[in-house]
Amino acid sequence: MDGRFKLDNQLCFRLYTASRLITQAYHPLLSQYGLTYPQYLVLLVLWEKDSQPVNDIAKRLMLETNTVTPLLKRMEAEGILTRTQGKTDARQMIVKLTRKGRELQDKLSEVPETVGSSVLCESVTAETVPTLFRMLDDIIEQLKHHNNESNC
Amino acid sequence: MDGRFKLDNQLCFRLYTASRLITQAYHPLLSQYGLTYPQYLVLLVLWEKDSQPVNDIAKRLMLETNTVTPLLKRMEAEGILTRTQGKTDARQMIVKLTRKGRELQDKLSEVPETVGSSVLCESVTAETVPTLFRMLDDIIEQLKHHNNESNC
DNA sequence: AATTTTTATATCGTTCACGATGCAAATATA
DNA sequence: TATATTTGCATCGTGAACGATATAAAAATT
Repeated sequence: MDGRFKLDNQLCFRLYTASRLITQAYHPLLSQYGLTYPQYLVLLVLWEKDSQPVNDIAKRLMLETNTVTPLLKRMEAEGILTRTQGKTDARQMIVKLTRKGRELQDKLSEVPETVGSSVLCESVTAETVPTLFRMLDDIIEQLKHHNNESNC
Repeated sequence: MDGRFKLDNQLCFRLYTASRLITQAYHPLLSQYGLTYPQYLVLLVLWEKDSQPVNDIAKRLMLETNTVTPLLKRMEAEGILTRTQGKTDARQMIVKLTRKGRELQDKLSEVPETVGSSVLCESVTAETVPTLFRMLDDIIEQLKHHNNESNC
């Protein structure tokens, strides 16, 4: 009996589960401000650099625009950001934070540390996190190319 | 300017992205048999041990029954499995593979290796995978407890 | 300048995820 | 044995993800 199909041997299942559980850890912190985790990711992108076209945000998050567009519309409806047609390129929609969107950064200032500390454990410490980051970055880079090549 | 909010410093975003991209890597392999990745996970569980109640499957995948039930119904509609009321406990729905569901194991025999090899890279090799597994397992274990405690 | 191609975004349909809630069967308690 | 509680599953609503497709503006080509 070989273990090819054993759930316990699957990297993907671990990533899938870890991702879901850590998103759940964010939930109580974000939901009090009416935010979801993907919406929080958009805020991270815009806090780093405000006023970006939809495509740049999507690329940064490695998502398709058909995922990001509805997400941005919901955030616009909440008054967190505005979407205005680009001047130089009329196809682009420029996304800009409102005052409310900028103020959320102060309100959420404790979030990264709170979630971060709830993940630390025996094998994941301040010393080993860089190793984990490098492995995940390599996997992401690898898969980005792999998935693109399949589409040709 | 502190880097708390920098996307590049976030573990969760890496997990979220890696999980999505690896699921996309499964897609061309699974879709030719009409399967999604979560459905493939259900098959992994049932191939390991056939004939389980919904709750056991959900627990194994760390999902809620309200996620698993519709998923199983779709698979039942595809003729991959059957759902029959339990005899000893009438509340339970026992999930059992059909012939078609069992035969999928042969057809998908190349999948684990194919996806596995597409993930291997400089920092993720046969030698380092156990380290990565242990880190992810620890994170999952940590978060499982953390998230449960918050619900009390 | 007219036509083709590419690019940026949006729309649609399907399938997860998951919080909230409902219901009936099983179990525990009075 | 009657009542209360717990358990197993299902239903509903919302928000992602994403493949497929549409549309209009911009860029490239003829």
